[in-house]
Amino acid sequence: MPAKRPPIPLTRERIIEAALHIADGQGLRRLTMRRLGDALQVEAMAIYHHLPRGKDALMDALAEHVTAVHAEPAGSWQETARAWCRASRAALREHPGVLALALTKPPKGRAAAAVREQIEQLAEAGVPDAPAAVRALRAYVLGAVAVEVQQSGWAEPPGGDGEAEPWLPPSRGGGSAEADADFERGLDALLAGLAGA
Amino acid sequence: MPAKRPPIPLTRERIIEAALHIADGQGLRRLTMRRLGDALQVEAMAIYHHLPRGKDALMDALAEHVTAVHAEPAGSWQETARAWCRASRAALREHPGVLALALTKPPKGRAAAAVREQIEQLAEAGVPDAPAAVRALRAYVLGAVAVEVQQSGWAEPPGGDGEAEPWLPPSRGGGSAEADADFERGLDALLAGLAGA
DNA sequence: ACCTGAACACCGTTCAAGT
DNA sequence: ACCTGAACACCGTTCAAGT
Repeated sequence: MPAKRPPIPLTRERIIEAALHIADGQGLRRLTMRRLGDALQVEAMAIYHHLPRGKDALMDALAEHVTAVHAEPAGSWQETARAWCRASRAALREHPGVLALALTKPPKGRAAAAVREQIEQLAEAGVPDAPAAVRALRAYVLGAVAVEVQQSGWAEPPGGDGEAEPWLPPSRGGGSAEADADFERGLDALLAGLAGA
Repeated sequence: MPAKRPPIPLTRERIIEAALHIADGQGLRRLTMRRLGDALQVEAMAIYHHLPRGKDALMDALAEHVTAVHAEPAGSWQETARAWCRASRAALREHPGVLALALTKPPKGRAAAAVREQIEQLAEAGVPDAPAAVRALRAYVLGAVAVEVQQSGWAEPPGGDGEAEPWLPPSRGGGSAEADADFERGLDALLAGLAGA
């Protein structure tokens, strides 16, 4: 009989990683402290040692993880804004399971810091009302990703009756290349609008 | 001892109304079949008679309720689109407790029908790629309301430590008049962009 | 047809106890 | 310091039973 493997130590990072995997794979409603414990080969109660506020802390951490992005200032403020928006979209699309949290919870911790940094960068680059600009950019990204993920049918139960109700005709191929183009086109329009304010 | 009141009959409408009241007042996580039963003066199990798929059906119904809006065609397609967007924003803002569902669940039933109707109206008014236009308008409204509700601090637990972290400076007065102006301004820009495509 | 009561499997969280 | 086991209050849902 082989000896029991020495258990990998539990960390905040490993917990969050496993939680994202469950949420993305089975949906947020099935992300459970006990299931999370199973995935980590640990009793559920062990998680409380690393996330003292329990499931609320976990939800906050997940929202933060998917929302705390970073981008460097680029040539023009438009390029800077574009970099932020692309990074945000990528991070949100990577984890559709926790999108509801990102859309709903006000930024905290590193996520709030990221928003403040973005405002600073745009203000420094001469954008007149930088907070309003960042609000508009955030709204654009959140809305675009929400619609993308809705249309992808991610939220539908996997055991559906064959085909989902086509509530919107797919962009063209339904692929993400078309979605990328849509996103960039809308972003250009928004940046033009912000410049002409 | 006064006689027991004849109980008001349970209906789908009353159930949804009570569920919205709980979700808006205490948050979606506290919306529970048993609590919902209490609010309706009924055992939780009675709800299943009106919503056979149980809590999933309830969630679907809530998303539909807050998402199935209607608007009549107006003078120009821009005015038509504006009417749809204003109606959608109003409906979503009225029930912040179920906003996560509206942002996340693909439209079904009357909500999907509303989207199709909106596409038809714009197509009939001569908008070239009406489905793409409606996608963009939907994204705009969803994102705008998401940011508004985040900024309102609605999701914060009521028993906070005095003041929430100011992750974004308030628009100016923090009031909804400023938010209304922001919304209309962004909408104008988007409509201009859609026209110039 | 509509609602109840009891039951079942599961959930979040606490706390004393182990190592 | 880190994890476990047992316990508690609560949850969604089924089903037979009442009216």
